[in-house]
Amino acid sequence: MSSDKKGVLIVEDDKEIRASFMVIVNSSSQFFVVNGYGSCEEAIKHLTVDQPDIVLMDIELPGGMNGIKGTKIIKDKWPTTDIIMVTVYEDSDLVFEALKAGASGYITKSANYRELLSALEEISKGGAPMSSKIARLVIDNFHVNPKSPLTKRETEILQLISEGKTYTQISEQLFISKETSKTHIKNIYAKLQVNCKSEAIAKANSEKLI
Amino acid sequence: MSSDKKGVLIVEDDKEIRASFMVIVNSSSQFFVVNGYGSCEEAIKHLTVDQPDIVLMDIELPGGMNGIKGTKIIKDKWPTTDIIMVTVYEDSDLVFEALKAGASGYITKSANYRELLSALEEISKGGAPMSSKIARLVIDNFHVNPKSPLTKRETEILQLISEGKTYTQISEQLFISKETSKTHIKNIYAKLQVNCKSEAIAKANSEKLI
DNA sequence: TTTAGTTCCCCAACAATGGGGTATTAATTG
DNA sequence: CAATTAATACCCCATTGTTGGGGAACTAAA
Repeated sequence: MSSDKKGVLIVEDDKEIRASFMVIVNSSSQFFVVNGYGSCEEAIKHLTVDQPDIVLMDIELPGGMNGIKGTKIIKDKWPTTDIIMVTVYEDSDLVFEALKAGASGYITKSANYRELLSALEEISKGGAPMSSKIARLVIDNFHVNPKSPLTKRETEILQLISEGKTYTQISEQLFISKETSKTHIKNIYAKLQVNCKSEAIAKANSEKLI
Repeated sequence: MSSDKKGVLIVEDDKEIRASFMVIVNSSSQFFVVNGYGSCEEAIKHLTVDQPDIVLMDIELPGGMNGIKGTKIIKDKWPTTDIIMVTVYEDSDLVFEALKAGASGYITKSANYRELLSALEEISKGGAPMSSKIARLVIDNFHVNPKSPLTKRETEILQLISEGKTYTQISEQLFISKETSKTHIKNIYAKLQVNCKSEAIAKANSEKLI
């Protein structure tokens, strides 16, 4: 265990996959396996001793704690630990939940020798390893809808609403009367089929209007 | 111009870089250059004729329209066109602005032969080419702050607020009285130093509390 | 010329905010 | 163990903000 090697912890309930991943990681000159567990609970219990630099975390784990909850706990207590999610499905919602929880990479269980090691290398140098499909999923999530039903002025006002501005503040900032702000907001509500500010913000975010 | 090759448009004001990119793209068996322009305005004017599959767009362009505005217009009128931003700086705000505008990839001007072609290949197969640094920037943007000042219940209520729920709806959904919702929300406001729902949502988003 | 976008006004009903307070439970700390 | 703190839940009152209903006028673009 030379000190310039990075320690990798494997959390995966399938013994075969776990063993296979351990062999691959240990075959590398840059990484070594600090330990392998079949559940998050076990992994977290020993994390202070194991001190991994990187965790390979199965997302679908049996028992009480899945990989997403586990990721949250690990990132909460050991924020500098990098976590790569390992999954069979590249399901959209799961991906975003895992990323919110604190994962910095995403590989599939079918990952071969090369893919696994290059993910570890990528995360070591401060990157975020992921498949083409997931990279695109993540990037598409940023795209603002160009086919918004709102006019420029309405979008501008919706932006201010989402910043927490009141009628009064909006009218002062845009040099229009309070009544005009109200009219615009009424029109926004009608177009978005909502009837209060926070619902409008929720809709704006989900439909990517701002 | 065989029909199985993908057409690439280059928008870049530096003639040398533009010429160099054109040579590299045309050297590929998978891609060919449909045209090259020094400004967005020109590129957009001829886009219906050029019909590119992929646009390499300089982010810092002289004159009226920069690459981000140009990206918005192109994605608005030709949504199936993939756009890769080309930039000297990997500046955080610019990256997110470009992604919001509709870019699906991000490379630096210093990109060599291999990097440029692999970015084109990556975007062709539905991926999102970007540097390690930018991938991590994007992924980190999803991470929810584990050190939130809010309690579990407060976070739960903040989540409902951001979905546009009123006091009444929140109390009904959580089986608590209207007054209790109000107390929680008051505490949330105090902790976040805000004084209305939409400001709380804004803060929650900027501080990544939900 | 019609339509879309922006601007402004009135009024009534309801929701939200800020101020004060109390009570129970669970966890933590002296 | 007792004391304290944090989290949760509940109530009242006064003020302000928001919403929904109505209508009107001007400008620029289609």
